Amino acid sequence: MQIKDTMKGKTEFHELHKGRVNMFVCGPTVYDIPHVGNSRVYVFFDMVAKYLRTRGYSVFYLQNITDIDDKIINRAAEEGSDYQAVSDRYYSLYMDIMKSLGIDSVNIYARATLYMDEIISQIQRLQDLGYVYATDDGLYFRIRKFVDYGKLSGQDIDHIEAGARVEVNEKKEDPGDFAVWKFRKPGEPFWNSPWGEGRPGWHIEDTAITECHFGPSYDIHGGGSDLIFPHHEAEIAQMRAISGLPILASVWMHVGMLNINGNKMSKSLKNFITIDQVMRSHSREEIRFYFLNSGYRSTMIFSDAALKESSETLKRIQTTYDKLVIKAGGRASLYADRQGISQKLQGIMDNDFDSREFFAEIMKMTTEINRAIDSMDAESAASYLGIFNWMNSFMGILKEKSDEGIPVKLVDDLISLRNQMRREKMFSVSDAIREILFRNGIILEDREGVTEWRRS
RNA sequence: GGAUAGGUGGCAGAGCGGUCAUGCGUGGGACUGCAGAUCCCAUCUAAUAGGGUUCAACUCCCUACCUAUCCUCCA
Repeated sequence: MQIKDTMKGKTEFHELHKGRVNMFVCGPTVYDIPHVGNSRVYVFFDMVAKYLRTRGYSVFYLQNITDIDDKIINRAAEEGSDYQAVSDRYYSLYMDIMKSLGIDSVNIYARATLYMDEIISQIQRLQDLGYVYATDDGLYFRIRKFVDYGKLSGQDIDHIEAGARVEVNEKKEDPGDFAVWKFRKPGEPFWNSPWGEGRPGWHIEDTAITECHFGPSYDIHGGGSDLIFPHHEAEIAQMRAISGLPILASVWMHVGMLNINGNKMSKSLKNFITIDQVMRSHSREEIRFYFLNSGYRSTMIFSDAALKESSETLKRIQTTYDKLVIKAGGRASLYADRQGISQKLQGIMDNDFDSREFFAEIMKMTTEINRAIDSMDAESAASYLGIFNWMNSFMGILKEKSDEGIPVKLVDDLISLRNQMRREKMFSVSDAIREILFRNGIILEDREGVTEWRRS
Protein backbone atom coordinates (compact mmCIF):
# COMPACT_ATOMS: atom_id res chain seq x y z
CA MET A 1 0.00 0.00 0.00
CA GLN A 2 1.08 3.52 -0.73
CA ILE A 3 0.00 6.40 1.46
CA LYS A 4 0.82 10.03 0.97
CA ASP A 5 2.47 11.52 4.01
CA THR A 6 2.21 15.27 4.51
CA MET A 7 5.96 15.61 4.86
CA LYS A 8 7.46 12.73 2.89
CA GLY A 9 4.97 12.51 0.03
CA LYS A 10 3.76 9.18 -1.28
CA THR A 11 5.51 6.26 0.37
CA GLU A 12 5.06 2.54 0.79
CA PHE A 13 3.21 1.83 3.99
CA HIS A 14 4.88 -0.46 6.52
CA GLU A 15 3.08 -1.07 9.76
CA LEU A 16 5.14 -0.87 12.96
CA HIS A 17 3.78 -4.14 14.34
CA LYS A 18 3.01 -6.86 11.86
CA GLY A 19 -0.64 -6.99 10.86
CA ARG A 20 -1.56 -4.18 13.21
CA VAL A 21 -2.36 -0.55 12.41
CA ASN A 22 -2.62 1.96 15.20
CA MET A 23 -4.41 5.00 13.92
CA PHE A 24 -5.17 8.20 15.76
CA VAL A 25 -7.39 10.95 14.41
CA CYS A 26 -7.94 14.33 16.05
CA GLY A 27 -11.48 14.47 17.27
CA PRO A 28 -13.66 17.44 18.14
CA THR A 29 -13.70 19.97 20.91
CA VAL A 30 -17.19 19.43 22.20
CA TYR A 31 -18.60 22.90 22.57
CA ASP A 32 -20.91 23.19 19.56
CA ILE A 33 -22.72 21.30 16.82
CA PRO A 34 -20.36 19.73 14.26
CA HIS A 35 -20.57 21.25 10.79
CA VAL A 36 -20.24 19.66 7.36
CA GLY A 37 -16.51 20.37 7.15
CA ASN A 38 -15.83 18.51 10.37
CA SER A 39 -17.83 15.56 9.13
CA ARG A 40 -15.71 15.19 6.02
CA VAL A 41 -12.68 14.22 8.08
CA TYR A 42 -14.56 11.65 10.12
CA VAL A 43 -16.25 10.08 7.12
CA PHE A 44 -12.91 9.80 5.36
CA PHE A 45 -11.06 8.13 8.21
CA ASP A 46 -14.00 5.83 8.83
CA MET A 47 -13.48 4.62 5.28
CA VAL A 48 -9.72 4.34 5.80
CA ALA A 49 -10.13 2.20 8.92
CA LYS A 50 -12.69 -0.04 7.26
CA TYR A 51 -10.69 -0.39 4.08
CA LEU A 52 -7.53 -1.31 5.97
CA ARG A 53 -9.55 -3.93 7.81
CA THR A 54 -10.73 -5.47 4.54
CA ARG A 55 -7.04 -5.59 3.58
CA GLY A 56 -6.44 -7.80 6.57
CA TYR A 57 -4.98 -5.33 9.03
CA SER A 58 -6.11 -5.32 12.58
CA VAL A 59 -6.83 -1.62 12.95
CA PHE A 60 -7.04 0.08 16.29
CA TYR A 61 -8.72 3.40 15.61
CA LEU A 62 -8.40 5.89 18.42
CA GLN A 63 -9.98 9.31 18.54
CA ASN A 64 -9.73 11.97 21.22
CA ILE A 65 -12.51 14.13 22.52
CA THR A 66 -11.40 17.48 23.86
CA ASP A 67 -13.80 17.99 26.72
CA ILE A 68 -11.95 20.75 28.55
CA ASP A 69 -10.96 23.88 26.70
CA ASP A 70 -11.38 27.66 26.67
CA LYS A 71 -14.27 27.41 24.26
CA ILE A 72 -16.15 24.99 26.43
CA ILE A 73 -15.62 27.20 29.46
CA ASN A 74 -16.76 30.26 27.53
CA ARG A 75 -19.80 28.46 26.28
CA ALA A 76 -20.69 27.38 29.79
CA ALA A 77 -20.30 30.94 31.03
CA GLU A 78 -22.54 32.24 28.25
CA GLU A 79 -25.35 29.92 29.11
CA GLY A 80 -24.77 30.02 32.87
CA SER A 81 -24.08 26.30 33.26
CA ASP A 82 -20.85 24.45 33.96
CA TYR A 83 -18.29 23.02 31.58
CA GLN A 84 -19.37 19.43 32.15
CA ALA A 85 -22.94 20.13 31.14
CA VAL A 86 -21.67 21.66 27.90
CA SER A 87 -19.15 18.97 27.06
CA ASP A 88 -21.52 16.13 27.96
CA ARG A 89 -24.25 17.55 25.78
CA TYR A 90 -22.08 18.11 22.74
CA TYR A 91 -20.24 14.86 23.23
CA SER A 92 -23.45 12.89 23.06
CA LEU A 93 -24.61 14.98 20.11
CA TYR A 94 -21.35 14.21 18.36
CA MET A 95 -21.83 10.51 19.00
CA ASP A 96 -25.38 10.65 17.63
CA ILE A 97 -24.13 12.32 14.47
CA MET A 98 -21.34 9.80 14.00
CA LYS A 99 -23.91 7.07 14.31
CA SER A 100 -26.22 8.58 11.75
CA LEU A 101 -23.32 9.00 9.33
CA GLY A 102 -22.57 5.30 9.65
CA ILE A 103 -19.26 5.95 11.38
CA ASP A 104 -18.74 2.92 13.57
CA SER A 105 -15.10 2.05 13.07
CA VAL A 106 -13.63 3.90 16.04
CA ASN A 107 -12.43 1.58 18.81
CA ILE A 108 -12.12 4.18 21.54
CA TYR A 109 -13.29 7.76 21.90
CA ALA A 110 -10.91 9.06 24.54
CA ARG A 111 -12.12 11.98 26.63
CA ALA A 112 -9.23 14.16 27.66
CA THR A 113 -10.37 14.70 31.23
CA LEU A 114 -10.13 10.97 31.87
CA TYR A 115 -6.39 11.07 31.11
CA MET A 116 -5.29 13.68 33.64
CA ASP A 117 -2.69 11.39 35.26
CA GLU A 118 -1.11 10.64 31.89
CA ILE A 119 -1.09 14.32 30.98
CA ILE A 120 0.60 15.30 34.24
CA SER A 121 3.12 12.50 33.81
CA GLN A 122 4.05 13.78 30.37
CA ILE A 123 4.50 17.33 31.61
CA GLN A 124 6.62 16.05 34.47
CA ARG A 125 8.91 14.18 32.12
CA LEU A 126 9.15 17.17 29.78
CA GLN A 127 10.09 19.33 32.70
CA ASP A 128 12.73 16.85 33.90
CA LEU A 129 14.25 16.99 30.43
CA GLY A 130 14.29 20.78 30.44
CA TYR A 131 11.66 21.33 27.77
CA VAL A 132 9.19 23.13 29.99
CA TYR A 133 9.34 26.38 31.93
CA ALA A 134 6.81 28.23 34.05
CA THR A 135 5.44 31.73 33.79
CA ASP A 136 2.82 33.22 36.07
CA ASP A 137 -0.03 31.90 33.95
CA GLY A 138 1.17 28.44 32.97
CA LEU A 139 3.77 25.96 31.85
CA TYR A 140 5.21 26.34 28.37
CA PHE A 141 7.11 24.17 25.92
CA ARG A 142 10.41 25.56 24.57
CA ILE A 143 10.07 25.03 20.83
CA ARG A 144 13.67 26.07 20.15
CA LYS A 145 14.96 23.20 22.25
CA PHE A 146 13.29 20.72 19.91
CA VAL A 147 15.29 20.92 16.68
CA ASP A 148 12.71 19.36 14.40
CA TYR A 149 9.99 21.83 15.32
CA GLY A 150 8.40 23.02 12.06
CA LYS A 151 9.57 20.11 9.90
CA LEU A 152 6.11 18.66 9.32
CA SER A 153 4.67 21.92 8.03
CA GLY A 154 7.87 23.15 6.36
CA GLN A 155 7.97 26.14 8.68
CA ASP A 156 11.16 27.87 9.71
CA ILE A 157 10.72 29.18 13.26
CA ASP A 158 12.57 32.38 12.39
CA HIS A 159 10.12 33.20 9.62
CA ILE A 160 7.00 32.68 11.61
CA GLU A 161 5.30 35.97 12.02
CA ALA A 162 4.67 36.36 15.69
CA GLY A 163 1.28 37.68 16.52
CA ALA A 164 -0.13 37.26 13.02
CA ARG A 165 -3.37 36.25 14.57
CA VAL A 166 -2.96 35.84 18.28
CA GLU A 167 -1.64 38.45 20.68
CA VAL A 168 1.97 37.97 21.69
CA ASN A 169 2.37 36.83 25.25
CA GLU A 170 5.42 38.79 26.45
CA LYS A 171 6.08 36.46 29.33
CA LYS A 172 7.02 33.59 27.06
CA GLU A 173 10.66 33.00 26.08
CA ASP A 174 9.63 32.69 22.45
CA PRO A 175 6.32 33.73 20.95
CA GLY A 176 6.00 30.25 19.47
CA ASP A 177 6.15 28.44 22.79
CA PHE A 178 2.88 26.74 23.59
CA ALA A 179 1.13 25.97 26.86
CA VAL A 180 1.14 22.47 28.27
CA TRP A 181 -0.56 23.51 31.50
CA LYS A 182 -2.65 26.58 32.21
CA PHE A 183 -2.98 27.82 35.76
CA ARG A 184 -6.44 28.14 37.17
CA LYS A 185 -8.23 31.44 36.88
CA PRO A 186 -11.06 32.36 39.22
CA GLY A 187 -14.24 30.50 38.40
CA GLU A 188 -12.58 28.02 36.05
CA PRO A 189 -12.58 24.26 36.43
CA PHE A 190 -9.25 22.83 37.58
CA TRP A 191 -7.26 19.73 38.38
CA ASN A 192 -4.44 19.36 40.89
CA SER A 193 -0.90 19.08 39.65
CA PRO A 194 2.61 19.38 41.09
CA TRP A 195 2.69 22.91 39.69
CA GLY A 196 -0.60 24.04 41.11
CA GLU A 197 -4.25 23.90 40.17
CA GLY A 198 -5.05 24.26 36.52
CA ARG A 199 -5.88 22.45 33.30
CA PRO A 200 -3.99 20.97 30.38
CA GLY A 201 -3.02 22.71 27.16
CA TRP A 202 -4.63 21.51 23.99
CA HIS A 203 -1.70 19.67 22.42
CA ILE A 204 -0.70 17.60 25.43
CA GLU A 205 -4.06 15.83 25.62
CA ASP A 206 -3.47 14.00 22.39
CA THR A 207 0.03 12.80 23.12
CA ALA A 208 -1.04 11.63 26.57
CA ILE A 209 -3.91 9.69 25.05
CA THR A 210 -1.88 8.14 22.26
CA GLU A 211 0.98 7.23 24.56
CA CYS A 212 -1.47 5.56 26.89
CA HIS A 213 -2.95 3.35 24.15
CA PHE A 214 -0.20 3.03 21.57
CA GLY A 215 3.04 3.94 23.29
CA PRO A 216 5.46 6.60 22.04
CA SER A 217 4.93 5.91 18.33
CA TYR A 218 2.22 4.57 16.08
CA ASP A 219 1.27 4.14 12.44
CA ILE A 220 -1.15 6.77 11.20
CA HIS A 221 -2.06 10.17 12.51
CA GLY A 222 -4.91 11.93 10.77
CA GLY A 223 -6.77 15.18 10.97
CA GLY A 224 -7.85 18.28 9.11
CA SER A 225 -5.16 20.18 7.21
CA ASP A 226 -5.66 23.20 9.46
CA LEU A 227 -4.16 21.21 12.32
CA ILE A 228 -0.76 20.70 10.71
CA PHE A 229 0.57 23.82 12.32
CA PRO A 230 0.88 24.23 15.21
CA HIS A 231 -1.13 21.37 16.67
CA HIS A 232 0.60 18.46 15.02
CA GLU A 233 4.02 20.07 15.27
CA ALA A 234 3.41 20.45 18.98
CA GLU A 235 2.40 16.82 19.33
CA ILE A 236 5.55 15.70 17.56
CA ALA A 237 7.70 17.97 19.70
CA GLN A 238 6.18 16.80 22.98
CA MET A 239 6.23 13.10 22.35
CA ARG A 240 9.57 12.87 20.61
CA ALA A 241 11.18 15.07 23.26
CA ILE A 242 10.07 12.48 25.77
CA SER A 243 10.72 9.33 23.77
CA GLY A 244 13.88 10.34 21.95
CA LEU A 245 12.53 8.41 18.98
CA PRO A 246 12.77 9.69 15.39
CA ILE A 247 9.01 9.59 14.82
CA LEU A 248 5.68 10.02 16.54
CA ALA A 249 3.57 8.65 13.68
CA SER A 250 4.85 6.87 10.57
CA VAL A 251 2.34 8.59 8.35
CA TRP A 252 0.61 11.94 8.69
CA MET A 253 -2.58 12.22 6.67
CA HIS A 254 -4.39 15.52 6.29
CA VAL A 255 -7.83 16.07 4.85
CA GLY A 256 -8.59 19.24 2.92
CA MET A 257 -10.95 21.95 4.00
CA LEU A 258 -14.48 22.60 2.86
CA ASN A 259 -14.93 25.99 1.26
CA ILE A 260 -18.12 27.93 1.06
CA ASN A 261 -18.31 31.10 -1.02
CA GLY A 262 -14.56 31.11 -1.48
CA ASN A 263 -13.64 30.75 2.17
CA LYS A 264 -13.03 27.95 4.58
CA MET A 265 -16.13 26.86 6.39
CA SER A 266 -15.42 27.68 9.99
CA LYS A 267 -17.11 28.51 13.20
CA SER A 268 -15.24 31.77 13.65
CA LEU A 269 -16.33 33.04 10.22
CA LYS A 270 -19.87 31.95 11.01
CA ASN A 271 -20.26 30.62 7.48
CA PHE A 272 -20.83 27.03 8.50
CA ILE A 273 -23.67 24.67 7.83
CA THR A 274 -24.23 22.09 10.51
CA ILE A 275 -24.25 18.47 9.52
CA ASP A 276 -27.66 17.79 11.01
CA GLN A 277 -29.00 20.55 8.79
CA VAL A 278 -27.67 18.75 5.72
CA MET A 279 -28.95 15.42 6.98
CA ARG A 280 -32.45 16.78 6.93
CA SER A 281 -32.45 16.76 3.15
CA HIS A 282 -29.78 14.17 2.34
CA SER A 283 -29.26 10.60 3.38
CA ARG A 284 -26.19 9.28 5.12
CA GLU A 285 -25.24 7.50 1.92
CA GLU A 286 -25.48 10.67 -0.14
CA ILE A 287 -23.32 12.59 2.29
CA ARG A 288 -20.71 9.86 2.48
CA PHE A 289 -20.57 9.56 -1.29
CA TYR A 290 -20.28 13.31 -1.66
CA PHE A 291 -17.18 13.37 0.53
CA LEU A 292 -15.65 10.13 -0.71
CA ASN A 293 -16.13 10.94 -4.38
CA SER A 294 -13.36 13.51 -4.23
CA GLY A 295 -9.67 13.54 -3.49
CA TYR A 296 -9.37 13.67 0.27
CA ARG A 297 -6.54 16.17 0.30
CA SER A 298 -8.12 18.77 -1.97
CA THR A 299 -10.19 21.64 -0.84
CA MET A 300 -13.84 20.93 -1.59
CA ILE A 301 -16.31 23.56 -2.52
CA PHE A 302 -19.48 22.95 -0.60
CA SER A 303 -22.75 23.81 -2.28
CA ASP A 304 -26.24 22.44 -2.57
CA ALA A 305 -25.72 22.04 -6.30
CA ALA A 306 -22.59 19.93 -5.80
CA LEU A 307 -24.31 17.76 -3.23
CA LYS A 308 -27.29 17.33 -5.49
CA GLU A 309 -25.07 16.42 -8.41
CA SER A 310 -23.22 13.74 -6.51
CA SER A 311 -26.54 12.38 -5.26
CA GLU A 312 -27.62 11.95 -8.89
CA THR A 313 -24.47 9.98 -9.57
CA LEU A 314 -25.03 7.83 -6.51
CA LYS A 315 -28.57 7.11 -7.65
CA ARG A 316 -27.17 5.43 -10.74
CA ILE A 317 -24.98 3.15 -8.67
CA GLN A 318 -27.83 2.36 -6.29
CA THR A 319 -30.25 1.58 -9.13
CA THR A 320 -27.77 -0.77 -10.73
CA TYR A 321 -27.14 -2.40 -7.38
CA ASP A 322 -30.86 -2.90 -6.83
CA LYS A 323 -31.21 -4.51 -10.23
CA LEU A 324 -28.36 -6.86 -9.45
CA VAL A 325 -29.95 -7.89 -6.18
CA ILE A 326 -33.09 -8.94 -8.02
CA LYS A 327 -31.17 -10.58 -10.84
CA ALA A 328 -28.95 -12.54 -8.48
CA GLY A 329 -31.86 -13.49 -6.28
CA GLY A 330 -30.05 -11.79 -3.41
CA ARG A 331 -27.12 -14.18 -3.66
CA ALA A 332 -23.75 -12.47 -3.66
CA SER A 333 -20.57 -14.24 -4.52
CA LEU A 334 -17.23 -12.85 -3.40
CA TYR A 335 -15.13 -15.48 -5.06
CA ALA A 336 -16.56 -15.53 -8.53
CA ASP A 337 -14.89 -12.35 -9.71
CA ARG A 338 -13.54 -13.92 -12.87
CA GLN A 339 -12.58 -10.64 -14.50
CA GLY A 340 -10.45 -9.57 -11.59
CA ILE A 341 -12.36 -6.34 -11.21
CA SER A 342 -12.14 -6.21 -7.46
CA GLN A 343 -8.41 -6.76 -7.69
CA LYS A 344 -8.12 -3.79 -9.99
CA LEU A 345 -10.27 -1.72 -7.67
CA GLN A 346 -8.16 -2.77 -4.73
CA GLY A 347 -5.06 -1.65 -6.56
CA ILE A 348 -6.63 1.77 -6.96
CA MET A 349 -7.52 2.00 -3.29
CA ASP A 350 -4.05 0.83 -2.33
CA ASN A 351 -2.78 3.93 -4.06
CA ASP A 352 -3.35 6.39 -1.25
CA PHE A 353 -7.08 5.60 -0.90
CA ASP A 354 -7.81 7.01 -4.34
CA SER A 355 -11.56 6.89 -3.90
CA ARG A 356 -12.15 9.33 -6.72
CA GLU A 357 -10.45 7.07 -9.25
CA PHE A 358 -12.13 4.13 -7.56
CA PHE A 359 -15.58 5.54 -8.26
CA ALA A 360 -14.65 6.42 -11.83
CA GLU A 361 -13.96 2.70 -12.25
CA ILE A 362 -17.19 1.80 -10.46
CA MET A 363 -19.10 4.00 -12.90
CA LYS A 364 -17.52 2.24 -15.84
CA MET A 365 -18.50 -1.07 -14.33
CA THR A 366 -22.00 0.23 -13.73
CA THR A 367 -22.37 1.13 -17.38
CA GLU A 368 -21.15 -2.32 -18.41
CA ILE A 369 -23.58 -4.00 -16.07
CA ASN A 370 -26.51 -1.94 -17.34
CA ARG A 371 -25.57 -2.75 -20.88
CA ALA A 372 -25.61 -6.46 -20.14
CA ILE A 373 -28.15 -6.84 -17.39
CA ASP A 374 -31.13 -7.95 -19.46
CA SER A 375 -29.34 -11.02 -20.64
CA MET A 376 -27.20 -11.53 -17.56
CA ASP A 377 -27.31 -14.87 -15.76
CA ALA A 378 -27.76 -15.08 -12.03
CA GLU A 379 -24.21 -16.23 -11.49
CA SER A 380 -22.65 -13.19 -13.12
CA ALA A 381 -25.05 -10.95 -11.26
CA ALA A 382 -24.02 -12.58 -7.99
CA SER A 383 -20.40 -12.00 -8.84
CA TYR A 384 -20.96 -8.31 -9.53
CA LEU A 385 -23.06 -8.09 -6.42
CA GLY A 386 -20.13 -9.46 -4.45
CA ILE A 387 -18.00 -6.58 -5.69
CA PHE A 388 -20.65 -4.03 -4.73
CA ASN A 389 -20.99 -5.53 -1.28
CA TRP A 390 -17.26 -5.51 -0.77
CA MET A 391 -17.13 -1.87 -1.83
CA ASN A 392 -19.97 -1.00 0.45
CA SER A 393 -18.29 -2.57 3.45
CA PHE A 394 -15.90 0.38 3.61
CA MET A 395 -17.60 3.08 1.53
CA GLY A 396 -21.03 2.77 3.15
CA ILE A 397 -22.81 4.44 0.24
CA LEU A 398 -25.46 1.90 -0.71
CA LYS A 399 -28.71 1.19 1.01
CA GLU A 400 -29.34 -2.49 1.41
CA LYS A 401 -32.98 -3.03 0.68
CA SER A 402 -34.81 -5.46 2.87
CA ASP A 403 -36.93 -8.17 1.39
CA GLU A 404 -39.77 -7.06 3.58
CA GLY A 405 -42.91 -5.65 2.06
CA ILE A 406 -44.99 -7.21 -0.64
CA PRO A 407 -44.02 -10.86 -1.23
CA VAL A 408 -42.29 -11.61 -4.50
CA LYS A 409 -45.06 -13.98 -5.61
CA LEU A 410 -47.70 -11.30 -5.22
CA VAL A 411 -45.58 -8.77 -7.11
CA ASP A 412 -45.13 -11.25 -9.96
CA ASP A 413 -48.85 -11.99 -10.08
CA LEU A 414 -49.76 -8.32 -10.13
CA ILE A 415 -47.26 -7.72 -12.90
CA SER A 416 -48.78 -10.43 -15.09
CA LEU A 417 -52.25 -9.05 -14.42
CA ARG A 418 -51.01 -5.59 -15.35
CA ASN A 419 -49.40 -6.86 -18.52
CA GLN A 420 -52.63 -8.54 -19.50
CA MET A 421 -54.43 -5.24 -19.02
CA ARG A 422 -51.77 -3.56 -21.13
CA ARG A 423 -52.26 -6.05 -23.91
CA GLU A 424 -55.93 -5.28 -23.81
CA LYS A 425 -55.06 -1.57 -23.84
CA MET A 426 -56.78 -1.01 -20.51
CA PHE A 427 -54.11 1.48 -19.50
CA SER A 428 -56.05 3.11 -16.70
CA VAL A 429 -56.14 -0.24 -14.91
CA SER A 430 -52.51 -1.08 -15.66
CA ASP A 431 -51.38 2.34 -14.50
CA ALA A 432 -53.41 1.96 -11.33
CA ILE A 433 -51.65 -1.32 -10.57
CA ARG A 434 -48.29 0.31 -11.13
CA GLU A 435 -49.27 3.17 -8.86
CA ILE A 436 -50.41 0.84 -6.09
CA LEU A 437 -47.18 -1.11 -6.26
CA PHE A 438 -45.19 2.13 -6.25
CA ARG A 439 -46.94 3.28 -3.13
CA ASN A 440 -45.95 -0.03 -1.56
CA GLY A 441 -42.30 0.35 -2.39
CA ILE A 442 -42.14 -1.45 -5.73
CA ILE A 443 -40.87 0.32 -8.84
CA LEU A 444 -41.82 -1.21 -12.20
CA GLU A 445 -39.85 -0.79 -15.38
CA ASP A 446 -41.02 -2.01 -18.79
CA ARG A 447 -38.14 -2.84 -21.06
CA GLU A 448 -37.90 -4.80 -24.27
CA GLY A 449 -41.24 -6.45 -23.66
CA VAL A 450 -40.26 -7.54 -20.14
CA THR A 451 -41.32 -5.90 -16.91
CA GLU A 452 -38.56 -5.63 -14.33
CA TRP A 453 -39.14 -4.48 -10.77
CA ARG A 454 -37.15 -3.36 -7.79
CA ARG A 455 -37.82 -2.16 -4.29
CA SER A 456 -37.52 1.55 -3.70
C1' G B 1 6.36 38.89 4.83
C1' G B 2 7.12 33.29 5.38
C1' A B 3 5.13 28.20 4.63
C1' U B 4 1.84 24.58 2.11
C1' A B 5 -1.50 23.03 -1.71
C1' G B 6 -3.47 24.37 -6.25
C1' G B 7 -4.94 26.93 -11.11
C1' U B 8 -7.98 21.33 -16.48
C1' G B 9 -13.86 21.32 -21.01
C1' G B 10 -20.85 24.68 -19.51
C1' C B 11 -20.03 22.85 -14.26
C1' A B 12 -17.67 19.45 -10.62
C1' G B 13 -13.18 16.95 -10.65
C1' A B 14 -8.84 12.77 -11.53
C1' G B 15 -4.71 10.65 -13.55
C1' C B 16 -0.86 10.65 -16.91
C1' G B 17 5.62 12.71 -20.88
C1' G B 18 2.63 10.54 -26.48
C1' U B 19 -3.45 7.25 -26.70
C1' C B 20 -6.84 13.58 -23.52
C1' A B 21 -10.72 9.66 -16.88
C1' U B 22 -15.40 9.91 -14.42
C1' G B 23 -19.82 12.27 -13.27
C1' C B 24 -23.49 16.17 -13.69
C1' G B 25 -25.81 19.43 -17.15
C1' U B 26 -27.49 20.33 -22.21
C1' G B 27 -29.07 18.57 -27.30
C1' G B 28 -30.38 14.35 -30.33
C1' G B 29 -31.48 9.09 -30.93
C1' A B 30 -32.96 3.83 -29.36
C1' C B 31 -36.55 1.30 -26.20
C1' U B 32 -41.86 2.62 -24.42
C1' G B 33 -49.26 3.07 -24.76
C1' C B 34 -47.39 6.46 -21.01
C1' A B 35 -43.89 6.87 -17.09
C1' G B 36 -39.39 5.40 -15.25
C1' A B 37 -34.79 3.24 -15.72
C1' U B 38 -31.10 2.11 -19.15
C1' C B 39 -28.10 2.30 -23.52
C1' C B 40 -25.96 5.00 -27.91
C1' C B 41 -24.23 9.69 -30.17
C1' A B 42 -23.08 14.77 -29.72
C1' U B 43 -21.51 18.88 -26.62
C1' C B 44 -14.72 17.78 -26.74
C1' U B 45 -8.98 18.85 -31.00
C1' A B 46 -10.12 21.24 -22.14
C1' A B 47 -5.64 22.82 -19.83
C1' U B 48 -3.97 30.99 -16.13
C1' A B 49 0.05 33.62 -19.04
C1' G B 50 5.12 33.78 -20.96
C1' G B 51 9.58 31.13 -21.58
C1' G B 52 12.59 26.41 -21.39
C1' U B 53 13.77 20.86 -21.64
C1' U B 54 12.05 16.99 -25.20
C1' C B 55 11.07 13.62 -31.34
C1' A B 56 6.64 14.70 -28.15
C1' A B 57 4.00 18.57 -22.25
C1' C B 58 -2.10 19.39 -19.68
C1' U B 59 1.72 16.29 -17.49
C1' C B 60 8.88 18.00 -16.09
C1' C B 61 11.78 22.97 -15.13
C1' C B 62 11.79 28.52 -14.64
C1' U B 63 9.20 33.27 -14.25
C1' A B 64 4.79 36.08 -13.61
C1' C B 65 -0.17 36.41 -12.14
C1' C B 66 -4.29 34.40 -9.44
C1' U B 67 -6.90 31.26 -5.50
C1' A B 68 -7.33 28.61 -0.89
C1' U B 69 -5.14 27.11 3.81
C1' C B 70 -1.60 27.89 7.96
C1' C B 71 1.75 31.43 10.79
C1' U B 72 -0.03 29.45 17.82
C1' C B 73 -8.87 28.99 18.54
C1' C B 74 -10.18 25.70 14.23
C1' A B 75 -11.53 19.30 11.10
